[in-house]
Formats: sequence, C-alpha cells, structure tokens
Amino acid sequence: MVTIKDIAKLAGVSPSTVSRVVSNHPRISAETSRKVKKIMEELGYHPNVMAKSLVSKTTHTIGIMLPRPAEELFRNDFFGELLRGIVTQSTRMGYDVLLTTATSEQDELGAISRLVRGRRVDGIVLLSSRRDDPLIAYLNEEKFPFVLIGRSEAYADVLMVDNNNVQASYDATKHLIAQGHERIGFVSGPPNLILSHDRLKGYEKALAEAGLEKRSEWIVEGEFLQESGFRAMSLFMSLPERPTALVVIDDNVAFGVLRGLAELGYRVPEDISVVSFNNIPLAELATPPLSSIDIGTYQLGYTAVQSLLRLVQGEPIHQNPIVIPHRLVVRESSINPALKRS
Amino acid sequence: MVTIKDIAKLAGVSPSTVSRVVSNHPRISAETSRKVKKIMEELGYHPNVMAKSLVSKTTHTIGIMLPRPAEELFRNDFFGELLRGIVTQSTRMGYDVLLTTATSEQDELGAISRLVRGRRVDGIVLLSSRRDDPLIAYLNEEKFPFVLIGRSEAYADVLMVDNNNVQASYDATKHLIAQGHERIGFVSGPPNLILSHDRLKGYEKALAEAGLEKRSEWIVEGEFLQESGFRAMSLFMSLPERPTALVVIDDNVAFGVLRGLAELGYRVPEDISVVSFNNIPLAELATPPLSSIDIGTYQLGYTAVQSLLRLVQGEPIHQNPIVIPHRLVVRESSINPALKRS
DNA sequence: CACCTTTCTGCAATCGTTTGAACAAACACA
DNA sequence: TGTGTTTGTTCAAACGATTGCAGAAAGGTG
Repeated sequence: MVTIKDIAKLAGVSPSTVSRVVSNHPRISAETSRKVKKIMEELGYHPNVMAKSLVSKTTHTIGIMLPRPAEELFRNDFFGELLRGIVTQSTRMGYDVLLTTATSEQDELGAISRLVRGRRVDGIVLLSSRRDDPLIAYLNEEKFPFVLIGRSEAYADVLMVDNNNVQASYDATKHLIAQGHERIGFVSGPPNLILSHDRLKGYEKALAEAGLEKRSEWIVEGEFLQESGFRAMSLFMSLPERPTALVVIDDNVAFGVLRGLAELGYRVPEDISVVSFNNIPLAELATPPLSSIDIGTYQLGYTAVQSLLRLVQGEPIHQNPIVIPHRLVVRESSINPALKRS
Repeated sequence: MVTIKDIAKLAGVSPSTVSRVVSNHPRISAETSRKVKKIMEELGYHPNVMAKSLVSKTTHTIGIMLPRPAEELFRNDFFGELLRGIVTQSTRMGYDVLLTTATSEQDELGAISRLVRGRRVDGIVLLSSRRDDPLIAYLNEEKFPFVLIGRSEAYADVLMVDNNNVQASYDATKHLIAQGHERIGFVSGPPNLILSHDRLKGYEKALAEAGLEKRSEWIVEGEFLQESGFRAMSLFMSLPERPTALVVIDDNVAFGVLRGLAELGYRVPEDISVVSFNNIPLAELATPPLSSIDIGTYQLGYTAVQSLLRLVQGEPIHQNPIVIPHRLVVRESSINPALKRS
C-alpha cells in the first residue's frame, strides 16, 4: 500500500507538503505541486480514508438502515427507486452510503448505535416512520444528524422529507367522487405507520366534504402485501352493501385487490374502481392499468440526502419539513365508463 | 466522544488493558474485566471504528456498486431481493455494506478504485457481468478480494456465484416442448451479458435435442424493460409464421410480452405460451399468472457474501463456482389446454 | 544594506486504536 | 530460599493521515 510517506520520499519533500498538495493548500508552490502530483499519479496513490477520518472526525459516509424483512413496505419496487435516489445524490455530493440492517426488532437500536457511537457515519437517513419510533428518540437525544423520510409527530424539529399524504389521499378520494362514486372503501396499511394514518385522514376528509357516509366496515387495515389486498376483497365483497370504489394504500396491495376482484368475478372499473399509491412502474401494466398517486419516490430519497448533508455541513436549513409534490396518474382502473349511482 | 483513554483513566488501568478487555484477551483478570466493562457500559463506550481500521487494516465492510440507472436489469423487484440477501448475510457475519454508484460509464472504474485504493472495504460484490467487464480485470489485477454474481469467461479463478443458466433455459424450453410446442421463440436481453448468452444457449440446446427448427427471426434481443417485450411482440406477430411459445429472459420483459399479446388480440396460453426467468413476486399476479424460473435471488446474494467473506478471512474455498439451484414454477401462462400442432 | 513581509516547507503533535515486548507479582517446586 | 513458570499489566511504537507553529528563503522598501 502506497502512503503519503512514500510519495514524500520520492518527491524529496515532507509528508506534510504532500498532504497540502492533496488538499490544495494555497501556500504550495506550483512547481512542488506539479512534482508531487506526478509521483502520486505514477504510484496510483489514494489517501487512506480511515486515517483521514481519524483526524478529520468526518467519514463522508451516510448510514441507512434497511428495514427488516418484516417491514413489507420495502419489499417493493418503490424501495429500489428510493435507494437509487439516496445513493445518487450521496455520490454526487461526495458521500458514500452505508447499509445496515437489524437482525431483530430489539437490535434496531443497537445497529444504529453502532454507527453513531463508532463514528462510522456523518449522518443517517431513517426510512420507516412508525408513530413512536425509538430510533428518532435516540438520534434526537444524541444530537446526531439525521433526516426522516416521512414525518414525526413527537418531534417537530427533526429534519423531515415527506409527501403531503393527507392531501394526496384526499385527491385520490376526490377523484373517485368526481367519477360519481358514493360508496368508497379504504384498504389501509399497518395502523402504527404515520403514513397509514395520514392517508386515512385525507380519505375521511374528502368523504366528509362531499357529505358521503364513512362506514367502518369499508375500512380495513393490513400489511403492504398483495395478500392483504386479496383478503380485503373477500371481506368487502361479502358485505350486504359493497363499496363501488376503493382507495388502496400501496400499489402492491392494489395488485392483490385486483386479483381478488378478478377471482370473485368483479370487473374493474365497471363494477368497482381502484386508486392506489406509489405509482411503481408495474402499475401501468396491471390489468387494468392502475390509477396511482405518484409520490416522487426518487426525489424523496434524493431530497432527503440533500438536506441531510446540508445539515451535516452546517448549512442553514431553509425549510422543514420539505414536502415532495405528488401527482395523481389516472389510468383505466378508476375511469368509470358508465357512471352508476347506488 | 468517549475514548479508550477515558475508560482507562476512570478504571485506573492503562489503555492497553481496556483494549484487551474489549477484545477478550485471555490474560485479563476477571476482576479487571468486570470493572472495565462496567465503566464502558456506564459511559456508553463504543470503539472508534476508524481508529480500529487504521491499525488492523481491516474495515469489516464490503462494497457493492449500485448499477447505473441505465442497467435495467436491476430496475426490478429482483434487485431488492438480491440486496436483501447480501445485506442480511453481511450483517449476520458482522460486516457492513457500503453502497456506491458510478455517475457515468467511464466512472465505474473510478468508483470501484476509490473503494479499493482508499482501503475502504475488505471485499467487493460485483453484480453485473458483461462479457468483458473491465471491473473484473481491474480487481483481478489488484488482487483485491471480490465475488461475482454471475460468471466470467475470461478469468477462471475468480470467485463466482451463479445459476446454471444454460440448464435453466434448457428446462424452460423443454417444458414448452413437452406441452407440444414446436415453434418456440426467444426474447433475449442485451447481447453483451453472459446471462443472455447462457440462456440463449440452453434454449438452442433444447431445440436441437428435440430436432426442432431454430429460426433467427424468432430470436430477438432487447433490454430488461417491458418495452422490449412489447416491441418483440409486434415483431413476432407480424411474421408469416409465428411462434406458438416463448422463452423470455426476464419477468419484467415478459410483462411487456403479455401486454403486447393482449393488445394484439392474442390469448395466453391458448394462442401462445410464455415462460420467463426470475420469478419475482408479481409473476404470480400477472394475467395470466406467469410461469417462471425461480433463480433463488435471495440465496444468490446471501451465498455470494458468504463465500466472499470466507475468502476475505482466508478460509479455504471448497467450491467455485457455486451454483444456486433453479426451479421452474409452472403457472397458467404455459399450460397449453389444447395441445395444438402447427 | 538592514529590516520587514511574504511565500513556501518542515517539525512534531495528534486522532483512537492495537500489539509485541518488557516487567512485576504471584505461584510452584525442589 | 532460590529458580522457573505463569499471570496480569503497562510501555511505547505503530497505523496514515492533518495542521499549528516555526523557520528558511525570497522579495520589497527606505
């Protein structure tokens, strides 16, 4: 391994000079700089990142914790896009991304703590936001820089990047109402996620505003799995009064919904309309193509990193939370060809 | 930040002793160990990873390069599964995962080189294997530990974890032949991938063995995109003699195939049967459900890390390449209800 | 020419660990 | 009691960089 000393020796200068050449110190003569750089080039010198970190107390790395397999939200195309946004922006800003995962629920804090206390990373991106996430409390306590993709109810001053999920869900519901639906159901996710909560709220708001009835038997919770959507359908469709349209928390779940409806012999959108969230690439290919709220997944990750690194580098934060715009993409699954009233 | 010296001072011992307590050195008295551990606990001491790495020349981190957006193979459920396998096994073996990405094609080598020369990671997992991948050449040259998910034609002694893609494709094709098909097409991926090449070979082998005709107009190359499958169909279906069955390089492409066929008014599997590769969760939900070769994606990632870390830790490699078993999952898309001959 | 700046480079301490070697104390044995 | 071994601990040098301070050389000024 070629070190700064080797370069120094060959160039006939001191290690300090080499170091200053590397970091473009102003008081290095052009000649010395050229000479040293030439030798670095020849030997293929790269500074040892560990040594650098040790003295600079900075790692140029951000950490992100892969949600455990149980957290099905991320077993999803959506996650790949998010990750790509995160990594791309990190790289562009000169940071690497360290991925960890907890092996068990109680280990989550341990995994994060390893990163934080070991000074392994300069900042952390938190993905999942449960309503009482202990990780948020921990990082807040430690005053360690982090950004939340999603939002926190308990802490107002943490950095957050989120959609306006209430509004998004409101828009989705409103769209169904505009299609003439009066009996609209909601297939939700795990109730401890803020996400589920927010989207439910937007749905309720739209119903209330339109003077439509909110029926608890038309609302069902589940996981971010196709099975959840599938099961929800056997439930809904056995009701004496069935909804004619559905807002679904996630595309994947919506796929299960579509399949359930198909198996039960219902046609979409003729018998029942569907709108969901995330707009993953496959939404377009579903049968029928799925209307979905595009939440700007890539941008979510991208922006989160950008504002985290601002925080890390001590730049002022202008805006918090940052809200990534959403957009309803209407496809066949929610276009009611013959508007029918119940 | 609490360091080893702080602990030493409080415990009334030398830093070396504390270090040896941490690393469970045998010649530390039980009493000292207890005392030191207690203080570490109280202060929430975690060793500084950078300092440790500096002296041990080991980072307990493996690197993996996120394929560029252009590499569509990984814009896919498949990638998430692979990543999960990688990260899970790394964590289990006490390693972190560093994610980088290249911002451009020519930067790929630079990105890897930053990891290698900066001694940022102990080993690298390479994902994509093009037929003449310069990264393989580079890592080989540097004698840096790495594992290839896929295989290399140029280098026999690199660590590889792969499916037997020739066999898998042979199996898929054989299955279609068993269903009575005699005119079988192949929708391939980019020709510079070994993967494409292998799967094509298995297809050809099965055809040859059954004495069936291989027609170049029934073979088309493309990207790992739905569009590719879609386009392939307008091509195939405009031929005077059309295939009655297709082997498709990837589920995503197959979705495009299904959609193309539907739009052109063909029924699957009645008019044309389809088998593809990867068996992503959504394959089951396609209309009709898609027959697919399960390549053990999670296990691919998992095993790659396992053998990479064996290499890193100097354990002997018993087997190379490691072949992950595949399995044909037959669903409706390839069950020909009325076996028809051309 | 003496003196003061400015410009460039080197010395040495430091970051938080690890680890071989030295050493002291305790113990075993004849 | 002297000698040898075992056990537990400390010393000090390293790992590969950075950086404040000091000093040398060069240039500017009266």
